[in-house]
Amino acid sequence: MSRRDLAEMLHPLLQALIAAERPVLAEHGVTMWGYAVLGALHDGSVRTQAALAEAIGADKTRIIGTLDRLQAAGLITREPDPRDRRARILAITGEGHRLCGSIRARIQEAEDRLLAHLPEADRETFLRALHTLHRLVREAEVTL
Amino acid sequence: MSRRDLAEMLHPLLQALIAAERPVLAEHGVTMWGYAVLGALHDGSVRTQAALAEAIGADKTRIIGTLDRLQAAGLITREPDPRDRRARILAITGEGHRLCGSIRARIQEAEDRLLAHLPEADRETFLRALHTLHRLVREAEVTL
DNA sequence: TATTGTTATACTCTATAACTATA
DNA sequence: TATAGTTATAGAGTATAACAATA
Repeated sequence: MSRRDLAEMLHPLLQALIAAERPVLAEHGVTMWGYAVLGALHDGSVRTQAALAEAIGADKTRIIGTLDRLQAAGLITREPDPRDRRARILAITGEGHRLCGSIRARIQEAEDRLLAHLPEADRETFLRALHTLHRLVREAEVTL
Repeated sequence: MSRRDLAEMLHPLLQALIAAERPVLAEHGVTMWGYAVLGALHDGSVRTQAALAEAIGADKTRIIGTLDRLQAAGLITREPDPRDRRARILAITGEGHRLCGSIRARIQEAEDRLLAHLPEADRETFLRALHTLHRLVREAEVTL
């Protein structure tokens, strides 16, 4: 079957999704990287900055300003690890959890309106396939 | 059904696809924007620079250097429109077609290896859904 | 000597505005 | 006056390397 490149289709789709996220994030006073950090701490099991950076696909130097602002806003805590005083243990606060939940709900509402244009059977398959592909590339199980 | 944000899944997937494209493009001596231009002229019906920029989601100022290099490499032609001498008519050369075809074949081979990890039934549905979503956002038929 | 987090610097993109030549 | 293409400038985002503290 002849088709366009995947990247050629994914790029504008991602751009549209990001454009839709922007006003929601601004309304809640966080940046995209800030939301990525909150999301990783909300769901995940990362504890150090290095692990966090790896989890969200960012450079360790790139998240520092973001962490500073999230901490100042009381959305995360950052304390030295007593067992390795080089490292900082990150944790999301209750307010951080609530904010992340609010943002995610708003974002997924918009996404659901987009996905509503797909036939219901296709929608589930699309999401399942996307989950699979995401996992494959994140866990480096596939060398493209 | 609880799920991650679409953008959160799409972003690393797109990054992986782009990373896989990079060496192929370098091998053929074109940049990502160069390949985007060739692809639009290869498939499409755009004739002016403004239309091309819009088609590939770029600013008109951003593609000029790219067009210069593609023209110098004999991959495209760029001639003043006799009916409106402000505009330039773009066209892809035979060599441009061949190069674009070679690159696309290589890229889609890599993509197919990734997609091969999906069940065959899911693969078709995924591509169909992606086509649909791509069309929706590109034609601005959906306001997220 | 290696690693965690941090800072500083340089570089690449990108967006914006100003310019020309045509209309 | 408006538009197609071009150029120049400034800003944002990013990568790289160097640093301090700890292991």
